[in-house]
Amino acid sequence: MPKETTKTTKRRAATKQDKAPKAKGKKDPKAPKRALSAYMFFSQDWRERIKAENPDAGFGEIGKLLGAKWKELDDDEKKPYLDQAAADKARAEEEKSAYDGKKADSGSGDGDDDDE
DNA sequence: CCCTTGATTGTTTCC
DNA sequence: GGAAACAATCAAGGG
Repeated sequence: MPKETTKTTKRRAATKQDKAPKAKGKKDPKAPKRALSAYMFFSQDWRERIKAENPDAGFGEIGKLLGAKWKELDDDEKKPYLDQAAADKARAEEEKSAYDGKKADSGSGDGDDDDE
């Protein structure tokens, strides 16, 4: 069962990634970024449909419509989307693998980027 | 040991 | 280009 653990999980207020003008507040040197969510794939396929049925819908409308539709879908309909999400998750796993592996490797010469 | 939290992902529209 | 509602997610660290 999906335990929400606690409803304390409040999404961040804004997507503002504080850019530290001085110190680089980076936790991971090269965060392997996470995988996409089923919603991401779902929207990719539905975005056109939503707009097709809601050519007048704007930013908030479509967003809410999409979310409402998403919950309307059955697990079977979400399955294909979850499948894509799972595929992307595997991709993220590889990233982590490389990220962790590289990290472990003490500088193998690679110049690694760094600043950019 | 378990839970919490944070970070991330993609879409839309608009200036 | 970035901003926010929409939802999922999931991995790692902290207590």
